[in-house]
Amino acid sequence: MSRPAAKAPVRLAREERVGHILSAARDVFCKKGYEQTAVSEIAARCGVVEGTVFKYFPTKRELLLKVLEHWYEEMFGDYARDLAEVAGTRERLRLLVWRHLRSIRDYPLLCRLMFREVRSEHDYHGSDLHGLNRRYTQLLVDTLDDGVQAGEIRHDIALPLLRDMVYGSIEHYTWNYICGRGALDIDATAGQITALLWDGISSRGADVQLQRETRRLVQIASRLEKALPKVQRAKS
Amino acid sequence: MSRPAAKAPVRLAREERVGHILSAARDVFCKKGYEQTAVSEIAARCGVVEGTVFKYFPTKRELLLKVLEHWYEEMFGDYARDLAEVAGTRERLRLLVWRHLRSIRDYPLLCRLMFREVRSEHDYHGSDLHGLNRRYTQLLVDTLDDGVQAGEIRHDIALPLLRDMVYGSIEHYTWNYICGRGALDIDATAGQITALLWDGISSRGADVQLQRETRRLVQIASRLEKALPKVQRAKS
DNA sequence: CAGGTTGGTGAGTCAGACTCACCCGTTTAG
DNA sequence: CTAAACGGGTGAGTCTGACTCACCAACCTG
Repeated sequence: MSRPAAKAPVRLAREERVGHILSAARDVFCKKGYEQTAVSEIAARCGVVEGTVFKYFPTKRELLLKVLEHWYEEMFGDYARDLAEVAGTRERLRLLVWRHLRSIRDYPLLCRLMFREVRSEHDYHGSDLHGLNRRYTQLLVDTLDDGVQAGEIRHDIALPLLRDMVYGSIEHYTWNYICGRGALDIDATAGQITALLWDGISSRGADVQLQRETRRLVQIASRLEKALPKVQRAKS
Repeated sequence: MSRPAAKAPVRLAREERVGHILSAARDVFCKKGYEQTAVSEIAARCGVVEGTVFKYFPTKRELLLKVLEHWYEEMFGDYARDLAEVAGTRERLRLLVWRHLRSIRDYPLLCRLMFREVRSEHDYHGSDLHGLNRRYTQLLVDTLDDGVQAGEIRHDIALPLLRDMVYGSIEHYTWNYICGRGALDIDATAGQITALLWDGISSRGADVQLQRETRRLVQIASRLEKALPKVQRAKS
């Protein structure tokens, strides 16, 4: 019997190894959550030893952040594009809500990591991920602002509050689904949320004018109503 | 010099010791967050040794849950009471929003623990704290339901969604304050959130009247239309 | 081929949650 | 009154998992 062969470690280029680690980390973090994941398990999936992971990522947490950054950038490719193709602020709002819901439906585990492990931690504020997220939510604010300029949304709405209401509502409502309980009908939900918010934020230009016109019509009708008997009397 | 005096551990009744530990734990958890808190530090604050804490609380996490349960029960004393004294669903909604905001303003650190460390963990669902929280949010749902019955809120609103929108909006909007950044004007915020939601969910009394008036106008117009030819014929 | 560069190793250290055998003051049964 | 049972408290452990570091070996370069 020969001596156990000295294992020859597989040498990869830096980026390639980093890519493998990120991919494995994404899988394991999703499967077990951040706390329950051992860096050694991620390493084992790549066929390397724990120390190798720490060679490329200074801490476990940094690794988590990079996993989510990659995911964000991967998602953002075609984000602003087809927004311009939709006409009307209400429909654009609905699209943004729907698309956020779709991300949650398609990647509940990554969303969970994002909402729970990352966004609430001290080091998130000011991080690259925070920047990415701001760019993401800014799209909504810009859309709403366009709606204000176009007269479709009332001028007295605090847009930052409205932005937080949109994303806060969605996250809170989908939390059960994100935790693996229950289903998520994104079409119905997007419709309901949009309807609820819109009827609160759409400028009531139509209503006001309608009221004015109606009042005028009522006056006219009343005058005619009063006049009619006289005319009829005159006839006779 | 005498031999170092054999330390005589202070013996307390079970409940008393538990109370001290809960109190110390609350302070340290608030100051440093859950992860950064060492059980040994909590023990030191009570003048006991680490093992003593584990005598009364099986795990660090269980200790956290009990801390928050105590806080919840402490807050709930007079919760449903003065709600009945407020007339009108809109004002009741505003009160509930305002009171939730007040809790956040007054106990941001405990809220942070609740939102971040507890509510998003697997063992929360079905826990005592979950039950307390459901009782708390149910108050809002009941209030809204009363509003529906009273005709103040549209019948086609999904109340669970609306409940999640209320609490989700508030949490998302106050997160910066909870993390120690920025201020929180609870009066203004409660007003804005209520206004935004209400104009989306209140049954449109104005519209209904508008419809009634329009229907009347149509009748008048029809009569006039029928009458007009006769009058014209008579005139000629 | 020598020397620098870089990917990879694995045996550590360290912190902190949790355990357990034991100690001793108090209470209670005989 | 005394001895056994009870229960609060101890502190020296164990164990897990993040993170470190001295070293190795395969490649590139002059």
